[in-house]
Amino acid sequence: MDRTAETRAAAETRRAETRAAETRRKGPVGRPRGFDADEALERAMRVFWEQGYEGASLTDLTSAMNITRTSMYAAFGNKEELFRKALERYTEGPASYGVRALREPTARQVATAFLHGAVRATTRPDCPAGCLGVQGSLAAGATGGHARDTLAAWRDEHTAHFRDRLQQAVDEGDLPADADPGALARYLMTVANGIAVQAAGGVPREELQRVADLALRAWPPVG
Amino acid sequence: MDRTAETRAAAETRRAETRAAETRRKGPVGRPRGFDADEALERAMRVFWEQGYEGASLTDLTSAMNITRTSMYAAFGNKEELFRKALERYTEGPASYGVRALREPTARQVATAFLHGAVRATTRPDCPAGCLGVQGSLAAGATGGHARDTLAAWRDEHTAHFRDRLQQAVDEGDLPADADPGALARYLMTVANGIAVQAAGGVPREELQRVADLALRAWPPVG
DNA sequence: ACACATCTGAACCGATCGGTACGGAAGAGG
DNA sequence: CCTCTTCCGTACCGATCGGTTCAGATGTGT
Repeated sequence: MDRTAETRAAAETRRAETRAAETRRKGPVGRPRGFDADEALERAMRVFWEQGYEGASLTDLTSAMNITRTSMYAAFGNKEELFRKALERYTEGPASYGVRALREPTARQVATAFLHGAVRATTRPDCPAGCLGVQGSLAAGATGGHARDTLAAWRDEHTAHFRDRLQQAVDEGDLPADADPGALARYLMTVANGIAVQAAGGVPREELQRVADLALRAWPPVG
Repeated sequence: MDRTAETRAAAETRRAETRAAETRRKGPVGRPRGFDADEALERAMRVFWEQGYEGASLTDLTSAMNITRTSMYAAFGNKEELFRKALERYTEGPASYGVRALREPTARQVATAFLHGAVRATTRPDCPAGCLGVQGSLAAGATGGHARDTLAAWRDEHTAHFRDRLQQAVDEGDLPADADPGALARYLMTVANGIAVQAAGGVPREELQRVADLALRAWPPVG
């Protein structure tokens, strides 16, 4: 690893010196790259998005990018740098709804644009489901596929329990008659899963407590 | 893999036949197990919780369980079954707040108990942060550590952008003066991340759209 | 005391992981 | 043309993956 970084750094230094010594160079010398680096990065982003960082093997990545391991290594450094660049591309591409939302005129419009953008971006039919920023290390490779499906089923099962419980509340008049138990149950599970993501990232308990209290303000009054 | 299942199934069949043939057996014959299977499962659960399914290697698991690979294989079948049993234990243990919440008398209390329980369970100082049901395939092993940290920083960075934007809204009177921009920004990011988790699990767009609209009902009025 | 079922530790399996070394092919500049 | 630089494909590296086999230690029921 140290050797690698050292070698690469040395190569870049040498290249810079060469360029400086000859003061100006029209184009890059040597055989030009035989593939579109931008398109390759786009494809790598998709793979990371779908399979996560660890779940995406170099074989998966390079075969999707239609280049060899060596070409990937030369063009992007290593797997970690490739991931970093893919994340940048994701931020400016599929996740650009985030910065767009920030430019909305009112706070409510900011919030609305952001959440609606998140829904659209995570459920586009032509893209992997979910958000690279979350499942970059949520998704799984071949061996983890079963585990991932098991957990998705686990979450759905518990959502169903809440839906049933809330349906009972509607029947009892404890919720408004027009309340949607399925949507409310999904809402609870969504907020709880979001809280788990935040917690895994190190957000402290007090802050998440405020999030939970805030989320409960959306709860319908007794019907 | 087929050989494995076949062998194990054959062994269980043989054991059952033996037991049936001798009609009654006081205790299990042969050398008794030299470790506490319950405690071993508890420890395995922790490792899966912290590192995810793929991120937890057999070496990680067995060394945490203080048993050998062979003992684990004999007692739990294989890694996948071990994970399934760990998830069951998690459901009845750290995640039992879920079923407890279902027993609350009113819908609002159900919702409150569930979200507050989620906050407590995902931020216990003596347990891994987050929820096994989410990061069972969210967390990462040794090689994925950098990626996980990168993504956590990425989410925090964008949360900060929203905080700044909402602070501006407070200054402009677009939000109530007592609104907490940090908490509101965290709330938005939490819901968006939760939506991403749902989407990754296959929840369709229309349903998530209803979730987003529901979440926006918690938004404070123009101040 | 004996036979037997089970546990245990270590060595080992093929497969795959991320990452490299090398030699030939191929375009750019003189 | 020749030379130089870079790209590209292959074959390979050590490490680790999940899983298995086997010999020997160990406790139980007869």
